[in-house]
Amino acid sequence: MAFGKGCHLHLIDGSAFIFRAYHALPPLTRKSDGLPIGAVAGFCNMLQRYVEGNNGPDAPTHVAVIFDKGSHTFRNDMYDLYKANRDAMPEDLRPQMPLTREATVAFNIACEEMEGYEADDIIATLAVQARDLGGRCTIISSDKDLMQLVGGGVEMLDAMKNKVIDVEGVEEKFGVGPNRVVDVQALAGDSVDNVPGAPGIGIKTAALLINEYGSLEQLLDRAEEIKQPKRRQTLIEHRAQIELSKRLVQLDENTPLTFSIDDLEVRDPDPERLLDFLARMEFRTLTKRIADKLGTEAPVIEDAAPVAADAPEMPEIKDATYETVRDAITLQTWVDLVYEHGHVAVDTETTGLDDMVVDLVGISLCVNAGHACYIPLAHKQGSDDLFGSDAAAEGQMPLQEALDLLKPMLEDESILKIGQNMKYDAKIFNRYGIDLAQFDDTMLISYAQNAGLHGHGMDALSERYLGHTPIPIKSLLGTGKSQITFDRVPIDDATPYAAEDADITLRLWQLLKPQLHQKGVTTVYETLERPLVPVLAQMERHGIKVDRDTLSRMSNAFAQKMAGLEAEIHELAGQDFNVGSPKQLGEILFDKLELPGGKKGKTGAYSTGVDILEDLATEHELPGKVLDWRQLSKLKSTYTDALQTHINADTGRVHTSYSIVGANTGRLSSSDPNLQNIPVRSEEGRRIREAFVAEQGNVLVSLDYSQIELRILAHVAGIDALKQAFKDGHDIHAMTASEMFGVPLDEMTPDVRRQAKAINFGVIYGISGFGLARNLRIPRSEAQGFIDRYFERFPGIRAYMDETVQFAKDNGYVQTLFGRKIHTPEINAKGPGAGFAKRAAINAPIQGTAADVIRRAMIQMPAAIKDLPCKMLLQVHDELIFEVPEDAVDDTVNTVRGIMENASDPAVKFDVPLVVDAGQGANWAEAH
DNA sequence: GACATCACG
DNA sequence: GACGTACGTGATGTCC
Repeated sequence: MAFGKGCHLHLIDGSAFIFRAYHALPPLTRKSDGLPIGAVAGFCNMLQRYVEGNNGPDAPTHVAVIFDKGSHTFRNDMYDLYKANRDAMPEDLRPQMPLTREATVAFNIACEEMEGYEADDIIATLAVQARDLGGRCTIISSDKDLMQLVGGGVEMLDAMKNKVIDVEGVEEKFGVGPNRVVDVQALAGDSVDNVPGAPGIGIKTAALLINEYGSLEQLLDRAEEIKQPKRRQTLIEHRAQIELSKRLVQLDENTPLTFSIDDLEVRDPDPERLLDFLARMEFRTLTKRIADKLGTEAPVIEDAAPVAADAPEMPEIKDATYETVRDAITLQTWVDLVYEHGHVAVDTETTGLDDMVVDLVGISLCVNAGHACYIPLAHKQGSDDLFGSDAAAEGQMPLQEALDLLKPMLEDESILKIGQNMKYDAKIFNRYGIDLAQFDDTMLISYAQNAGLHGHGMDALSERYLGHTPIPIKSLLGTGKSQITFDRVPIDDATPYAAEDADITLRLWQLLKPQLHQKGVTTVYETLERPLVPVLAQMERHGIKVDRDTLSRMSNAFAQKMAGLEAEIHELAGQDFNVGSPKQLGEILFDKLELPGGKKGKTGAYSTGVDILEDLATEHELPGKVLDWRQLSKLKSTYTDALQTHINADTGRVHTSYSIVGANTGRLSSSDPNLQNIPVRSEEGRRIREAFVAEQGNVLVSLDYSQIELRILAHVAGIDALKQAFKDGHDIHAMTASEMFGVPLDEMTPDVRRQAKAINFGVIYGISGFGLARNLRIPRSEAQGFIDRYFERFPGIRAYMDETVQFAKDNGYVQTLFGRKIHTPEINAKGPGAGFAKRAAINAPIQGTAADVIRRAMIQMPAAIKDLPCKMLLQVHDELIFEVPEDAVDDTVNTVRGIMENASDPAVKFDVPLVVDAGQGANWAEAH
């Protein structure tokens, strides 16, 4: 039947169905092979409900499901940022996309999509055709971008709310009729699609203006007449941007369709085809339901052997036997197996822990629970003779031959590599010329789900989730002086250990990966954890140049001063003792010299911390000397001495190791050496930073977020006064002091400001009167008074703290603005533990959000600086350090600052600006 | 290996 | 009413 008067066309927005189905359902997987299938199941259910609900008198004569195809459309050619803020499609959804098309076809409903056009354009073109042919059209979608089409026989239907959206509905939403919807959208913009619009103008104002001037074009032509100066200026200044926005939101009603509206005629389902599809998807309930409706027999769905996560029927690890791969033919069969499965757990064995130095000894693979192998590559002959032998052990294939066979698979984007702490393995592979692509990391998957609940090392995960204690590495290597390296382990012993690690990793992945979706942290994992791995790997590889001579000279100077101080201390004490022993020092101070201040701590030992000694310094000369000695001792042992041992012999640089899961809040941690706690607060300590230098012709550039945690606090707690102060670029501590103590800003004294600063920080840490009193060395009652006054002035902060604690009590976790979850298992405990948990819960969203912001900046950084000659070297929580050729400093600062200041976009829109300060110099002391 | 101390944000 | 208390890390030296 040709479409015409009396006909009724239904157009279903396919993408909307898919996303609704995806988010509404748990992450179901097909039992036989673990294929994610939840969105397809939901999609089929929705289609079936649609079919069942549309066989009455008002049934459509024509129907189609319209999909988006590809991500690049003609709108991207107009504006390359169009929809640029969209998060990548979740991984477990991507493979379901083609299946939703198959499902539509199986239901015998027309299924249309066109390269280069959005579904909305196809829908617009068909709706207009239907209208022009004298028929009706119902668009099954609630997408506001389609509302411009309503009217003249075209209406929309929100399938979830079963609510019709007609001309009045559109007017309600936009304040104008459908024909002016695009004008309003052009002005208001759209953060979801990244349509810029006019800054500061929302839908309300836009509708007001359009109604007053009749159309967008008239409004822009007569913009000079607008009374409000700011609005007038905005419209004049951003005219081009507004006009572009209109072109972006205007749907193309003349899409060159490759089919005719007549092709969309409603067809009866073909039972065999539909049921066959549903059975193939293994939808038991739905298959049966639809078979009943169609009056046919439901096909039998075999109970296939499950491999998926919720299938505990894995073979026991302790029963597994693992294969040793000793030749190319066997290895090739394993590579073939990997391609059959599409994924593989990989683990590397090396001669040590320092991935910048160690050699590869072997590789293990696992394609399925219990099905793993070990490929020994550089084992040496047994350690039975006392000195060991450098001869290679028998029965190993040549290392290069193995790598040549594995490299294409490891670099193949269609094969998912699964590892535990993949940064390590990726760095090892990189040193052997292999660029690992497409991976999952069980450590990061665990961290994204369970930060704060437990550790994420393999042993901990294996015991907790698999009930299996892995073979301890010490049982192979021994301990202490007689410890050997892995290449000295006999291959027959190495195989069960190494292959088991890969086996465990694969099992953990099968178990934990599907839970990402369930726990709502897929985006956290995919945008904040996993993409950081290659970024950190490269920073660690770069390392930072450290000048050994500078450190060495400092060590000598410190040693001399310490010797002098030590003599003085012994003199004052009247006896020799170990100044570095708190126990001996306590006895000297409190027993021999009988200074005031008693025992403390569970161990019953005297406490001799810096606070105590500072107080004692007014009573006696000795404690001050000890403090000086301690400072020097710290600087020497931890920094000037230890750092030298970390200088890599090949690179002359120091390569720290960052841990993504090191801190529960989302912060990174740095170790071996820790480069996040290089001294800066004391003058003497800061000089250590002079040893961190740039290569010849380069400088170090440091960029750091200014007051980021306080800005986040102002945002999350919604404190207008603080937000305004940040917008105006005021001194936030002085502002706080002024608000609290009523001192005008121009009469502010440094001391009052200092107190306000302590309070500001205290708030972030979950303030207590006791803590503030100790920090400021004021009476507790006075500190409590400060806090009371602070909360009186900023009641929103008290409310935020209370709400956060309550949220933690209700949910067992708190969240950052980017969705990171930090668990607080102790929050409902009794006793002092609850106090800790409470303060941690208050602090975590703030510290964690700041951590998320800089993570986002770092993840974007490689692409942003790819044309610049600079290198990102270090991260210190709110600071990034780059090494830059002198003539590229300005470009680098501009680019990096832009990325950092806008790092929250578009996921979070802060009410306060993020500000980044920059410094540069030949060394880190100058740059900071 | 636990503890105390102290370096950083 | 008493109890302990600022948040988050890592490295070092003592001492058992």
